[in-house]
Amino acid sequence: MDYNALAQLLFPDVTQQPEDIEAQFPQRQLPEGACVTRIGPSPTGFVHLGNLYNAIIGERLAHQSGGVFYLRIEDTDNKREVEGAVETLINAMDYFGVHFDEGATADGDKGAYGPYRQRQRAGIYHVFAKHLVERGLAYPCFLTEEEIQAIREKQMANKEDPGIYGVYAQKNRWLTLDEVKANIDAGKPWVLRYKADMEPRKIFVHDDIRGCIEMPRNFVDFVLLKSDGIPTYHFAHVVDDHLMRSTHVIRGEEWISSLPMHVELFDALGWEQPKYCHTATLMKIDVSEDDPEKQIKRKLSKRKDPELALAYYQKEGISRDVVWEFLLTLLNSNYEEWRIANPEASYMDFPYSIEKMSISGALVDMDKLRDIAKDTIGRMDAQTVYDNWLSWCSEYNEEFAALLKKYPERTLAALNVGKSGKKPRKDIETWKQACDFMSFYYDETFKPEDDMDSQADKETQKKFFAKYLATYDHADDSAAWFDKVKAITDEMGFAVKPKDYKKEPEKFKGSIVHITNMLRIALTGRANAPDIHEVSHVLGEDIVRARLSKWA
RNA sequence: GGCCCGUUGGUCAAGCGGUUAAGACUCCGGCCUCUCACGCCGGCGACGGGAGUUCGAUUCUCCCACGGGUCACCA
Repeated sequence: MDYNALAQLLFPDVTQQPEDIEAQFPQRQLPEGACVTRIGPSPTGFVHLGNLYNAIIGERLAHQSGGVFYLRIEDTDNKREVEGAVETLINAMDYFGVHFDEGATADGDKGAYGPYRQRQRAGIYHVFAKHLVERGLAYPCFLTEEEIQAIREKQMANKEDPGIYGVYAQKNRWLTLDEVKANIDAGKPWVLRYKADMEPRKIFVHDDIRGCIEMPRNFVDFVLLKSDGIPTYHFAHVVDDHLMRSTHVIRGEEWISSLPMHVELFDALGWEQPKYCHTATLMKIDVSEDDPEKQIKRKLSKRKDPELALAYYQKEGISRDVVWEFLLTLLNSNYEEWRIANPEASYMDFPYSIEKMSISGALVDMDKLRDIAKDTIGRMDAQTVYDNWLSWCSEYNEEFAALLKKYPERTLAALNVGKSGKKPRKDIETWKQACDFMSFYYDETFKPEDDMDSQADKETQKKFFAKYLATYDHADDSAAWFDKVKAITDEMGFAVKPKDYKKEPEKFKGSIVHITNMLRIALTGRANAPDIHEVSHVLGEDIVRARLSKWA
């Protein structure tokens, strides 16, 4: 067989040599130890937590080392592509603060190693495909879907490994040049297959997260180019990561099983393998469908688990910083320790390391996320909270966005309530919940939630509020204010010390807890709220008097 | 089924031959306190099973069980 003639027959339009392409994408000039990483999502329209999870690893590795982080769109499957998916993806990455140095952007590609969308790289893949054909390492295969199906059934029946290999590949592997030409002239579609070596052998792949992985070498004549001339993931991965000079390939563990194909190709093309980092799958706890009593750990599913979609975090108003902190705690086992030691530092200062990565699948624990959220937002200053909250509201809660813009001073003051002491309050978890929690600060959203009658009878209520208003001086400091409250409490026959009331309830009409709860309910609509004196000062004298007067 | 990867409390996890087996979240007590939070103190709770190597295995080896992944012209 004249492989050069075959290559020419298959790829008549390809004139470039591999060296020409190599010359277009020279080695990057980067400092020693710099990592070049990427994410390569396929544009299906659904961006999930796992995409972010891997993106964060790549971003940290690259930017911590002075390297490059880029976005490559893996759109080789035209059947799955969804309109607008690339934009959705880019927006999501932007919302979560993942910044790329090069790659696909909203307005085209950026960077010297593109194009960064695989469909646009067809010409590049063909150069290497032709080269493989010339060397007798790849061949056209004219097997139809039905023929392949028949082979698979036969293999199943014989309990053999499925796939096109060995004897099952003979028919197309050794077609003569004339036969190939006849098939092509007849318009028969063909795919380009890799001509695998059947010699059994073990391969060893070093994975930076998992260590050495031992596998049997590839023996399958897997597809390099589909009948539309677009490469499969495997071929595209090898060519792209080589030419784009990736140093680390970070991807989900579901790719481990295709490793033999990838090392085979790197070898065949004479290229050095990148370092592989196969990450754990995100899991979720659920009840078993067979036995509702049984709890099972399973892979997060797109269909059943809304929290898998990044869009969920946006909609719920979970801050990007919270998601980062959460993912970082899952990703690096020493993150929380570091965070406790460095409460003020930005998570960008955390020295991320692959060695500390967890191997087994982490469970997405919403309780943990809530806890991290309270801490993270609790650490932010009022202005930062205000800005982030407002930007979320602008998209998801227009009414509140308007309020925040109308009362910036009051909002900022409200966000500082309970923040002065050594033990600052941590009231806000999400921007959505903040709208709820903070609603009493604005007349527009203020509404009574707890029942005043649970604290005292109507007559006592009236009497109390009348007395309180009579002596109320908005200028009082916290101590002076509370002295007055205690005085009224005593006058009205309520226990000033809750413990006294607890001990001898029959001696009092109630305790200061009832009194202050009445104030809270009048002021905030609820019995559980932050410090009354502070809240009063955020609201301002007019609102305080107005809300209290209703009860007097 | 073949081939891979994995297995420490309910969850996330330290551990890398000798430890009273860290810590965080959840839950439960208690303290603080004008409520709620916050904070602090305390408690419940774990090395999947079996062989072997060793003076000694959570740690090393093998087998099994369980969980997960993958076996496409999908990524």
